[in-house]
Amino acid sequence: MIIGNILIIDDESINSETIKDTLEDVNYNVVLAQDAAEAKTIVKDQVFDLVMMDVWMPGQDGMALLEEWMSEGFSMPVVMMSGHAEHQDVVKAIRMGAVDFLKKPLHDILPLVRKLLSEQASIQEQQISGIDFDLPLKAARNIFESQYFKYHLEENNNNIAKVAELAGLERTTLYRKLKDLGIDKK
Amino acid sequence: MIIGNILIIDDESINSETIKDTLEDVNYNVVLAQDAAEAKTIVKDQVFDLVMMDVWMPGQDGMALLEEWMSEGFSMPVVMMSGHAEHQDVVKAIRMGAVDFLKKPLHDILPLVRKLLSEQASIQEQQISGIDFDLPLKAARNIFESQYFKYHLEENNNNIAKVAELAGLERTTLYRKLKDLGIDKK
DNA sequence: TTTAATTGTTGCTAAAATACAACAATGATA
DNA sequence: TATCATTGTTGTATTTTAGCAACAATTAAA
Repeated sequence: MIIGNILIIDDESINSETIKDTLEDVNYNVVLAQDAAEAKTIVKDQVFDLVMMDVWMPGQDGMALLEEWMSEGFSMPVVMMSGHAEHQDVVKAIRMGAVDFLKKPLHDILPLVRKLLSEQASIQEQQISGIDFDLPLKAARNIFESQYFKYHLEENNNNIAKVAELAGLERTTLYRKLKDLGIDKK
Repeated sequence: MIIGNILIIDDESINSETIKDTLEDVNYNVVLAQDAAEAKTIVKDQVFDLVMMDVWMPGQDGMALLEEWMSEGFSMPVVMMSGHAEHQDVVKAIRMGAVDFLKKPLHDILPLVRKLLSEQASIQEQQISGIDFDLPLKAARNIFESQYFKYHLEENNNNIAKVAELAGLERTTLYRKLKDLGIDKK
């Protein structure tokens, strides 16, 4: 029973084979790629829940591939890995869209992967559907707040207490706001 | 003729004094803070084009202050500085909203600052489309309002009276709000 | 069934936001 | 230069929002 699909891009076989074995023991499907070219071919045909990519590789390096993928709107979450990277590389990778940057050698790969996967599961598109800035502030703000609360209610099974906590609002105040905004909890 | 306002938060005086001197020689206004508490007091009254903050400081450390500010919807760009930080600290800072993470000792501070400021200038010009719903309501709301006001200021040649009218706000209240939100009309 | 926990409504007060007013400072015009 | 209009700062009154508290209603657990 496969519980997740992971692509590991790393030219160091010992490294990636070890990770692959560990993860497969607990029902993850792990695919290995030795370099960027191979990875590009693989992702054409398969979807992964997580891509773990080494920075230093022969041929195209990990940072360049990350940049190429992100500029193409690559949708799978990518984690970078490196034994020694400069701060600027870390900053650059995160700004380009990597979801994390791990230092090798990796320790406790299993909880690490679980954490990464659960983070991704909870990230939602949080786009604000076009708010009309041409409205007076109060009206525009109400629309914003409506969207904010609707999002959180959805994320938390309409649990008011929880949403209030997340919003940093007093619980009973939230009841009033929802009523004022015309939001029916349902 | 001041061309930019910069706050440097660092307990190492030699370091920050050197940077201050260099930048002041080329017409930047530089304010120093020795620690987080002092910085918090300063930003209440002044708006900066750039905040450069050391990670390791007595009292509240830079990462904690960054988190505090970001959770409040702090709008000035913050750059973190550290002599030695783990990858995870870099990742965390960037994800919290720091605009960069520099390794100390800093080299060639001038082109660095110019690059950071020009990056920020171009970011300001873009309409930020995504607001992080994972922030507490108050912080998210502040970000929303910042965007709202920046949009209207731009559309109306920074005319406060006009923007207030469009927003349905009392004119002088808008001055207070812009100050609270850290928006420098310029 | 009883008890405990959670959810929802509402009164009241504290805190925050905003309006009103005054006036200084700055800019525009005659 | 004098006058008028606009912009910006600030004190205070008013309004709005949010927190605290109480308790009813509903749901969950023993």
